[in-house]
Amino acid sequence: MLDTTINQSLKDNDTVSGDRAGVVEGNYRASCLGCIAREVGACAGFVGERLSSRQSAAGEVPSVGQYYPARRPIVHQREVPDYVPIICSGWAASALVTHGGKRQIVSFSLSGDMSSAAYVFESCSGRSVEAISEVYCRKFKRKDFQAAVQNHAAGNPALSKLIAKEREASDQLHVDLSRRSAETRIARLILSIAARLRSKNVGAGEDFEFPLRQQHIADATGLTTVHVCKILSRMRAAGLIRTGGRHMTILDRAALQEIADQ
Amino acid sequence: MLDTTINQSLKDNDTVSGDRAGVVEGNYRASCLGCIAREVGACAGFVGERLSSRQSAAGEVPSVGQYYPARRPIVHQREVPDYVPIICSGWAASALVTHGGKRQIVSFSLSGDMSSAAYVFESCSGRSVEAISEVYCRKFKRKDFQAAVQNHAAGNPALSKLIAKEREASDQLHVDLSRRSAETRIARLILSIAARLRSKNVGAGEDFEFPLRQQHIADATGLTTVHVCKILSRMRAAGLIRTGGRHMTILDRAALQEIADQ
DNA sequence: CGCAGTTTTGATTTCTGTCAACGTCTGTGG
DNA sequence: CCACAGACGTTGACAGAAATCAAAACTGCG
Repeated sequence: MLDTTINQSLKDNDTVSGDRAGVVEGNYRASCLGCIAREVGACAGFVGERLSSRQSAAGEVPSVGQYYPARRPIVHQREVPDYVPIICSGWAASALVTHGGKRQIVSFSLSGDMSSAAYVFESCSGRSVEAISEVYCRKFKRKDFQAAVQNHAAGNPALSKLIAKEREASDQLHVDLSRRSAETRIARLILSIAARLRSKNVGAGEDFEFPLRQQHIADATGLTTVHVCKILSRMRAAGLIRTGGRHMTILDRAALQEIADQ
Repeated sequence: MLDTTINQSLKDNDTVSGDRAGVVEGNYRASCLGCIAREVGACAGFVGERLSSRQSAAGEVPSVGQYYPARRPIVHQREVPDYVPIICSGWAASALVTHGGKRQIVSFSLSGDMSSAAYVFESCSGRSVEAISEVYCRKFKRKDFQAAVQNHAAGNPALSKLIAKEREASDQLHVDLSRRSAETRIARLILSIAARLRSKNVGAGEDFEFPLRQQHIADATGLTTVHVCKILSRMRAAGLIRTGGRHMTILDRAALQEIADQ
């Protein structure tokens, strides 16, 4: 699956069926700047499905929007994209694949997220973006996106903040992977996702959507699925969390925080 | 030592003695763009000591240059810098410090390197930069640096390439820390430093300056000094490398590469 | 010389990975 | 509605890598 060629994956995507068009092209008005601003929590912006409507305000930037079913690649790791992908709805993962077929998830993208600010600057490959749940993703041509950032007063500051925020997250991941225990890494992952969801859906409480498979958690924390399972079991047994039906409930936030702070 | 206040560290730095001025201020002509271009190997540029001379070509950008003795902090992790630091000579390390006092080195900066492109965009703290050997570092005000990038035709492309390159390195570090063995991580570190030195000093061969302590290697690879020592001993015993006197010699590059590719 | 920072080495423990088997869920097609 | 297949989750036994602990040797330096 990971070795599917780009052409194959695009072909697959074209065959998406159902009441939604597989591919949506054209000069839709879409607020990419709203997206960036949303990303950094700077303003309410236009999130998710709305991006495909004609109600956006900031600019008119041509883009291609498309639905991707769960587990489908959005950007292939051998692709050299000349566009900036923005996740408008659903969950996606940015990952690296090693020589030996091992995978490292670098970040999860929730609705409104750009998978990496680096896409704005340079064609950079080697990283894949993959749908976790069903995803609606818009792809903006890099040149168009850069121009839109330049033409909008809030563009550059928002992008700068996004870069800083991404660096912060990347730094924390380094520390997690090198110096923290399996239990701590998983606790931190859960809490960081909960925090991001809360800042997006105004008021997601202790119970939230959680479409990640244990394989995703393992790939993000640098552990094996078996070990992830054992630790989640332990956390459940200790009454810290409840999982099931693609949902997660934080039952004892204080205790989870305690583990995460180590 | 890590908890030294910023003021204390600046005071310490002021007392540097010897035939070199501790602090060099003023509107020296310095090619920060040359630095960026140098960073990405795009052009020969102006490196190291030359930056403090008046021979630079590209622009005149005010900056503060200063010598830092080995093991002295250059940017404190609690500092929120409004400048862009460029290492003009010597070796420095960018590191994060955890709650529990553990350290993760994110990158080594060699002469001509900016410790992180993120400094150009936003005041981002939490990361410290520390001298390994004696370092001469120039600090450019962020606004000045940004203006210089904008005003120079090669500025933005060079900065974009730098960002992409940095992302690539950061991604590789993630994979290293999560999925590769201790031996592989160390082999990769040695080879990557050798490659960078070679691309800088035209023609640094298999023998090069290597001022890192085992503690630095441990902090960069996420291992303990004890384990680093054991693996280096094993590599020496296997005839792969020779170390001593702050130098490293690669004796069997093919075998080292073999280990690094795993 | 003595001291502090490094490097080295061995014994032991802890964490996490590997292997293997089995149970459960989910979607698909008849 | 049922049967089925494949993906996913769970559990236990065991192995291996790296951490921890402890002590000694080495280095450079005032």
